Amino acid sequence: MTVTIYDVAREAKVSMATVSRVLNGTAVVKEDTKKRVQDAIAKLGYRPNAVARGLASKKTRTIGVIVPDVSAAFVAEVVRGIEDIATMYEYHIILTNSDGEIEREVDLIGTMWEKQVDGIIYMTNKLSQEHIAAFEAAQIPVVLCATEDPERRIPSVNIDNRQSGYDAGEYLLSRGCSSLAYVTTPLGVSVVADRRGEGLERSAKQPLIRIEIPDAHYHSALPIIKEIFESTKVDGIVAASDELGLAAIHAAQDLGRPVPASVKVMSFDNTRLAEMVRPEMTVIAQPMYDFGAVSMRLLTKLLKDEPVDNYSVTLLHNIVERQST
Amino acid sequence: MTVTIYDVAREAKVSMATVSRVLNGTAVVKEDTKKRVQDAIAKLGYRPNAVARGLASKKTRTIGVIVPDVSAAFVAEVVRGIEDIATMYEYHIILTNSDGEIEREVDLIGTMWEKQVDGIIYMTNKLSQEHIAAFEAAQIPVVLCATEDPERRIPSVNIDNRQSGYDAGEYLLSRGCSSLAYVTTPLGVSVVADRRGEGLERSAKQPLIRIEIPDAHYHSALPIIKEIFESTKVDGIVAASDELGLAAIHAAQDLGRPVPASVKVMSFDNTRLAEMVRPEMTVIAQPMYDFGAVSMRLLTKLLKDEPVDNYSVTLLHNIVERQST
DNA sequence: CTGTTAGCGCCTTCAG
DNA sequence: CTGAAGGCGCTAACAG
Repeated sequence: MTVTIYDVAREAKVSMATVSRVLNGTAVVKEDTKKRVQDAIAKLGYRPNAVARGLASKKTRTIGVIVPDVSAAFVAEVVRGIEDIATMYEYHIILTNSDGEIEREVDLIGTMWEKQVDGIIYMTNKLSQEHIAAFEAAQIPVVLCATEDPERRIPSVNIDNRQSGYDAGEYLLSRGCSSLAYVTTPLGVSVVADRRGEGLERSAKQPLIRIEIPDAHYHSALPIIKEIFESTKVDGIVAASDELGLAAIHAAQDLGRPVPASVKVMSFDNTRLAEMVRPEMTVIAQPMYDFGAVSMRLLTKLLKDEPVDNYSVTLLHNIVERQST
Repeated sequence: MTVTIYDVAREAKVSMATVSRVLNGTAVVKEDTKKRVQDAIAKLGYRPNAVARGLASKKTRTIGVIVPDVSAAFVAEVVRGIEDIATMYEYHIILTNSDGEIEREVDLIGTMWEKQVDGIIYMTNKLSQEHIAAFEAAQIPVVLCATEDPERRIPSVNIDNRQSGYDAGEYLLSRGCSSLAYVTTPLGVSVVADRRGEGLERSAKQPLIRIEIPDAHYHSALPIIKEIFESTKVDGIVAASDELGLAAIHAAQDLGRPVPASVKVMSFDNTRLAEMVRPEMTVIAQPMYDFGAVSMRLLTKLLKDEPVDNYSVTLLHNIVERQST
């Protein structure tokens, strides 16, 4: 039924070791016999069993990817980046969603360990001590992707979140805004969002108004933002995601305040949404694809014990100016 | 370093066979010794090696998921559905993107086979004979997800695409439209889209105008649709995706034709985009999450040789009426 | 350059 | 109810 390396060996009249060698290029094999082996492989339609291989070599060439939720545009884009580079280096990814539940996240690290993944790429809103402990227990190379690690004890790739918040504020002020608000998740939910808030705060001339949207969804944000517009004199909005940015735009419009004339709105991310709505949204663009791609690339280096000059990579963010400001 | 089943056996003073039994519940074990084993497991922090397990049992509890591109909203949602049900049944998923390239897709089936996945969930725009051949060669249970299989030789879950196209047309006509156009990919690119077009055509009173957008992207669609608006008297648009639907709305608006007053627009999918834009879009909602969830559920049945009453599941689509019509 | 021989960690008969 | 023994398919020394 299943053709094994033995079958190939027999067919090619060599030992299985030789077959293994041509398969892995792990040693020099005479051209002639190599050809015989390759012919046998083709003839029998042999495909090496990755599981057996994994058991014997203790390397599975698969990496675990733990994200809050693939169905979020931002995350999906990151995953795409991861997967592209993974295939490039001949790795596969096991994808799991944690919904940001720390218990499940820690559990998943254990599961990944059972699966013998060679490495893990990890995205979460809030890194806890439990996480760190789980990583250390699992003894698997981990790369933190787009998540804040205050201690910087774990390899990571991120942008300078605080700076990006600061830049957003500066930009809006330079565009003539005088009273800023930050539409985001409640404090403590997302460390990334909080860090940006800090930067924003630093740039704002006046105390920053925080507009907190528990589930960070468009529809729940709409009424909440409207209320703020009605009770304050906010003329500049920074939103923690494109979705929230759009809610802000619509909230303003609903109150007869044209964007950008009366109030300017910009958001974080630069998902496709930002360029498909009207007015098109000015954003602090995040290198979503690159978050994934660079994380995976960094992980391959870790796995090969290649020299790494920087264990905590900071990617660049940039402002894409469009019509909402 | 790594603690194995032997270590647990020694610690519990039983044989490894017994440990295996309590681990898998594969036979009755005396309460007393079972407890000893469990204590030993806890004490040593033992976690079974899934790879070794996979080699010995020939079951890896991982399934391969092949999709065109996770970063597409529709796909990401499906993948989420797959993953949720997979975890529920204690499976993991290996995710790969094919970009719809048939060569790569066939190649991936082979790779999945090497990885010894227990099953495959497959999404593609166009099922070819090569695919079928590859499936049969791999001898792995496959479930086609949201892709048209004219022959119905492979288990699948889908909606009635032709009917959904027909429904869209009927709906628009009932809303007073008299000249319809279908914004979609070029003929032959996506069998699903083509099938819907057939249904639409059947419902339309007049020959249907096809507006083909090679890459199906918002920005490329915009000018093309405008041109059609200018050269024809179209007053009803059905778009093959929410993104294209939005392009149609904006194209109309740009030409001073209000939506829905002057032209009505509806699209397929019902991704979040549809409910976040203005006017909110009427859609033929597809059960994206369920495509994934049901596919995975079906696959678990196939893997357990459970009786399946329907190998080709048809999920229901429905019209969600919003402001664009 | 090539063959032989041990395992990798676990499941699974087969005895007892 | 439990133990012993033989693989699963492949890699990796170690010889030759």
